[in-house]
Amino acid sequence: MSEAFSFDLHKTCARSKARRGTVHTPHGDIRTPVFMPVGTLATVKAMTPNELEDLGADIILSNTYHLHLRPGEDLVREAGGLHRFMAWPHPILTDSGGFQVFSLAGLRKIKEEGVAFQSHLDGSKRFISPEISMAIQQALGADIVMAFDVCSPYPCDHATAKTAMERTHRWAARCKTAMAEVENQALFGIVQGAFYADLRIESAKVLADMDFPGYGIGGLSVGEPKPIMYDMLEQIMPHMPVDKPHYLMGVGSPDCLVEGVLRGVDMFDCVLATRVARNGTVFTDRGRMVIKNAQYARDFEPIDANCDCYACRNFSRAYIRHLFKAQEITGARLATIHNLRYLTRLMERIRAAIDEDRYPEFHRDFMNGYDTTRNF
RNA sequence: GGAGGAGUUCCCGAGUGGCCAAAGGGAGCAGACUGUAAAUCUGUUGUCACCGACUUCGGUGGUUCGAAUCCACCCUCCUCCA
Repeated sequence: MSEAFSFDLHKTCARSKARRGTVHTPHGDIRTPVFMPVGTLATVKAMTPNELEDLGADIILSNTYHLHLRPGEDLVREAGGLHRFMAWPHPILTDSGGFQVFSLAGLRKIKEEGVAFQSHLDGSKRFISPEISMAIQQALGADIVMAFDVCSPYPCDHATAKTAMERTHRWAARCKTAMAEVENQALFGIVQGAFYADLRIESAKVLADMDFPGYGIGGLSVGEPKPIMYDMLEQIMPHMPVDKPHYLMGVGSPDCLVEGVLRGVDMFDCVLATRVARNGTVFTDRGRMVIKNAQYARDFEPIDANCDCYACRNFSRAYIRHLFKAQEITGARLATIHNLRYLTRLMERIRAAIDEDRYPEFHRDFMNGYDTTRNF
């Protein structure tokens, strides 16, 4: 499988679990630790591919379930695959639809064979199994594809979490079988086990034995307090294969990225940056700034004077706030540009700190300056 | 000059004797958002000593136990006739 895919681990920080690496894919290399912008429907909302390139994005995410429903994987294949369809020639990762099993809980029924869904678009009955998810992802043609998993909620009792985890393992094996003949696509397994260390460790070990080219850590950041997520990461990480990328799925706030890297995470994705941007909030080293709030009405400074993004180089807080108040789409675009550039630049700073053997200090300084308790 | 109609809380607009500090929408203010059913959703928007009190529905004066709602006069705006 996936001759074209490999992971080079360049270095592990001596005083933390932070790592530097490069993921090689058929469509290019990914510098890790990396943040992957999310483009669920074959577009990172409000962004064009050239803008994503300018931001320094190495890879973006897209979604099996959503593209299956609309426009359908056959159309995407006919278009020449997802890269050509959306004109993004760089690496793409597709999520399996597993998360939709979780987030669209009211519309589905899980059985051993797979999941019966009701489409959120038209109510039509759909069915996705591990094999179907793999077939859809093959048609889409992403460089990295994710196993079809079962994500548990928070809180969740041990028995339910164990059942979901074991099913995730059986499904992971089925996904692997379904992808056995496929080259040019790397299948990542997904560690589950909710918030029980024994399950998480078992899951990491079982999946490690199945020898995937990379591993997602799923089912975190689903509403639990952050210290619990960090604790889970610390419990899991010693059991993750060292020479494979560790992908913390769905995590995304600046502080969580910095904390995740400290604990050995190589890859992140999250809708937070883009969603929150469209709703008028931007990231800064101090914490979140609600740019649409009245306090910025006459503030003619950029969002962040230290940021090199297009929005910060050219526009004031007052102007961007005005665009939001006027519901002009450019406001959402500028905020999205800033947030995505903020995160990709944060990862650049993180990688530099690891390269220079000062990640613990970077982590300490960043967290001291970042206020998670209030907006600005 | 004559005949009709209308003036409601920031705006539009419901209400036509008590259940009205007054529907609904807009605008404003704030909050939420973490493998995107999200350019979405939630709360709030007279004042204060705020589980209670006070002031408010063009103005003034009446009727009534009680009025944004009824009556009189006045002011302003709109339509039609001269």
